[in-house]
Amino acid sequence: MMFSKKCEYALKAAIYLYIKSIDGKKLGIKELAKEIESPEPFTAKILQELVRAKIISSNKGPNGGFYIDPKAKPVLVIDLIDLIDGKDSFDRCGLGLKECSESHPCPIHKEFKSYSSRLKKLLTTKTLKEFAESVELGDAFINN
Amino acid sequence: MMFSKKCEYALKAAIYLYIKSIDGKKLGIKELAKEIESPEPFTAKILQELVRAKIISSNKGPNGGFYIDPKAKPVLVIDLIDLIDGKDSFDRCGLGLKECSESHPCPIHKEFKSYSSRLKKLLTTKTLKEFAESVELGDAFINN
DNA sequence: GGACATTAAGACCTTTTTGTCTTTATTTAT
DNA sequence: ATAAATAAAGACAAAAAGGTCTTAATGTCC
Repeated sequence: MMFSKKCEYALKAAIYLYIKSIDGKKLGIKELAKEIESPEPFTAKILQELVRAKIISSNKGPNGGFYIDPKAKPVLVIDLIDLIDGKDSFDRCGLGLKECSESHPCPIHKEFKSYSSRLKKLLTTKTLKEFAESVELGDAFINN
Repeated sequence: MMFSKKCEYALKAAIYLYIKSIDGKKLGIKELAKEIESPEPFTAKILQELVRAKIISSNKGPNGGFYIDPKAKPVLVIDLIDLIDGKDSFDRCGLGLKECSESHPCPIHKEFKSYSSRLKKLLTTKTLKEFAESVELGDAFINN
């Protein structure tokens, strides 16, 4: 509802990849998709985008696969979301008004705004690494 | 993002209708759609649904149109949303997990939950009448 | 260098959402 | 009764989101 399916898969995939990458492992698309319970070919397309955007890396050939270099520049979660869904998904009015602001609010502006700005702020500070770590510690989950 | 377009139009239409209905006016689909800046035939379909669900009323023929009887049982905003988008749109996990709860949270569960439950609560108490009144007073807007 | 494993790319398909058009039914006024 | 105004209904169309498949490119290992 808030994020597109594509974005959900992208987030889960990236987080899972990060976890595995800590051990220096590379992941095939098959294993990855199974693990995060996402449709395989669709996930492959998404991973390609992430590679092109340099959010993750990949190697072809035997022993190839997808991975994230933990020593690379940390990726903010918001950047991944921005890439897939666009950053303005946070700024949309609940009723679809073009201009919806403090001085020209829709009936639910206040609630919407306070939420989305809070969430945006959180995602602007959090890195993939941090999400991955909390999942590894068992504090959070990316599957059922 | 949160609500579908359909739901956005439905909300705006109902609020606008309510305002006009206070003066005992009925509104043709043409005028209504223009006023809330929504595609006319699509809006017509939505209004039909609202009529069937008895959230609004209509009369055919000359001097007919759509209206809301202000003396009828007040309509909770959440009921309109439930009709169009389904109530569970509030309960969806941000990452699409089937089970996402306090004890099995996704990485953004806390933020998501606190928001959506707050919004749901608000919409469960507010009536169309209240929204309409705040729009009439100029405290809120449903168009640009 | 050949076989094989793997990602990359792009064309394609399906479903859902959004939106349109045409015809029919109903009501009112004359 | 008839004409005009209006909503109701349903078939249709377009666009976006979601998803699949096939082929190409690339790398590894022997």
